Amino acid sequence: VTPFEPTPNRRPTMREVARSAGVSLKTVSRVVNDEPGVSPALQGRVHTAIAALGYEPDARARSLRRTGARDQTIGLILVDAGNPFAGLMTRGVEDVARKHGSLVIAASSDEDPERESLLFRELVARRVDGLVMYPTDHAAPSIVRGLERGTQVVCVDRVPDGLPCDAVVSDNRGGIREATELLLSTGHRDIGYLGDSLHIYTARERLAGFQEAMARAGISVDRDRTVAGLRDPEVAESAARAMLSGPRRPTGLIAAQNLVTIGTIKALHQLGLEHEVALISFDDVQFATELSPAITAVAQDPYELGRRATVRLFERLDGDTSEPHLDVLPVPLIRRGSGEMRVSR
Amino acid sequence: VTPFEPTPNRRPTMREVARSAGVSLKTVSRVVNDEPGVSPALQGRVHTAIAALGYEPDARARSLRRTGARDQTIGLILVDAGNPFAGLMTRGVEDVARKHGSLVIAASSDEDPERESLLFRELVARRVDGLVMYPTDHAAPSIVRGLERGTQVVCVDRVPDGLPCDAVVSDNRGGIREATELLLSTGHRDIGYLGDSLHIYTARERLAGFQEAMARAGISVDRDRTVAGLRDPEVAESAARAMLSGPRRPTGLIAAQNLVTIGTIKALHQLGLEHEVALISFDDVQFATELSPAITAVAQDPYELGRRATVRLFERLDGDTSEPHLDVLPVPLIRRGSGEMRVSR
DNA sequence: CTGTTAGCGCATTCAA
DNA sequence: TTGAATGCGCTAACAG
Repeated sequence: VTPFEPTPNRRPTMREVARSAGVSLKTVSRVVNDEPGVSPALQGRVHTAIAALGYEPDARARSLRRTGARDQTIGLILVDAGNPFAGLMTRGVEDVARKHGSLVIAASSDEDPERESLLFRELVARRVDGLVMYPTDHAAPSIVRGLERGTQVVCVDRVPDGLPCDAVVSDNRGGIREATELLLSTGHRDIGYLGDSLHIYTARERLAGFQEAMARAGISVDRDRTVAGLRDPEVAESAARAMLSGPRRPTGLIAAQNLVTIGTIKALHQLGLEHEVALISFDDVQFATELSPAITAVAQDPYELGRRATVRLFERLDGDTSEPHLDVLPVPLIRRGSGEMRVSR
Repeated sequence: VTPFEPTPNRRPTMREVARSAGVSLKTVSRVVNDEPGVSPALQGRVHTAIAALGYEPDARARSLRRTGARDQTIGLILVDAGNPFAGLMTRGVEDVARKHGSLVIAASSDEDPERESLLFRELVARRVDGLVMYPTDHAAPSIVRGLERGTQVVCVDRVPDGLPCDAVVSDNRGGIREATELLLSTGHRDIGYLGDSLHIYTARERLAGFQEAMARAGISVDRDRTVAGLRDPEVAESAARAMLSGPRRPTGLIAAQNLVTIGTIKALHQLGLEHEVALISFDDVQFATELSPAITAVAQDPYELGRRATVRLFERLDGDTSEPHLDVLPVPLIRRGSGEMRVSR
């Protein structure tokens, strides 16, 4: 013991409460955990001591001793917690976790598989009860190792190829197909597609939906009408501008993601083409209604994605051992104007 | 021991690794913690055993034993993690925490002081190293108790009255004052103010900024020109519509918050007044540039708020015992059109 | 270089 | 109804 170095931030322990109340350790434990069989008199003394010392139980020690019991903490690995989409998803996760008395450790992988794998291990080290993951497309190995060791994982939004775990995703393919069909139904034949990097599961699904719809309509798609790999609004904006400034301007556009839509709208406004060229967005955007024209969008529900994934996770934690299940959420097409414009000549 | 009930999710322990590698517990500990003084031969055997068993250290046991050492986890209590503002703040917090090797447990109080207090205690129970709080206006008691017991707390965005802890906030008062002065400088005298609930610190500060600017200009503000308590876009929209439909229509508006701005813009567009009535928003909004007119805004930087608060928190954790400090971030006024419109007659 | 002993704060088991 | 002993998984403090 070093008498001149007051142990910093030393919190009172159960033992000290016991001494202060003149009872045994176990009696305090009983009171703290609302176990029956403590006389009202002792209960009172213990509560007084707890209040006087400002005792707070140590969840770490508790969960260490209670082997097999829950830790009341789940992990959430996102690509970017700062993204509004992720924020709503987080809220869905948190709300379900709360119902189960759990808190959420959230962290961002920034689309970096190594960082994702590191986070995975850190969360396993903390012995979280389970994990909800918005995975990168290279998440498979980490997850497999985790699953082998009994760490439950549910994926959201993206589903890594051939991974034996539950997943909850939007109907990316169907949503874009429906959007494309709307454009086709109003006479559009020359449709431009602006999408995210094809390394990403959702981006591949969406592009596939577009190609399916076009193929069904018997329309061949030119290579230069399909741009992928647009990661931020600036890049999307210049890609859209290039497409719109080219010799044969498309009469309709599909922006297959949030940030791509923002860039595309900017390009349309800059060129004064917002009332000439039809636009449908995957992901709803703020002010979709206030813009002119209002933006027709295929709307995902990130809150619901997070909510369902977490419901699933707790089902697994409660002993569900059924086959991995893929839950596909429908994505409604909201018609507001920009997607219903006819071909202008 | 119950032979027919296989302990579920049982992870290998250090002891088992030691047995498997034929070394002592401590040697495994040394290898796991990269402590010097283990022969390469034993290191190799230990690593092999670790890989074979899929051993992952238990952070709970570790932090329990290492008294005084960091837990590598900080808590973040937000009002609503689903809010985009909060999402960016979270990212700022996470990025700093990461630099210090820490993860973040994030939770939402939903503006409910009781829930906030509960979360506070749950996080203390988990022995987080410290807490960043976006507090409700009733957070003071919880925080005081926490501080007394040595739990470091830094507040962001709002600062509860007379609380002895660090805080990082935007210059709410100055920002609105500057906005008001811009309207005044272009001839506006009849300015409407739409704001959030005055239970909230930032709302009070902003209203004060408005009143200060008006008072300095020697203009008295009618009661019906100042609306507070607007908590969501719908309520804000109808409040704005009422103000704009009244007998004496204001020539300029200040929307003192994100969601209020959204409602106000909707009202202006519905009434076709967006080019008649000037508008300045506190908080920047998506598509501020694409709307017509583009929205002049006083822009907060939520990421920077979170970042600075967390930097401060770790300074405290590293032993800084200076007086509590209030860090006020400037908020630039971005002129885009809607705020520079002259009075229309 | 390696191992043994103790104990972090608590819940579990069993005894009184 | 109460309490003493034991150990969760690990690291600290000491030996060898």
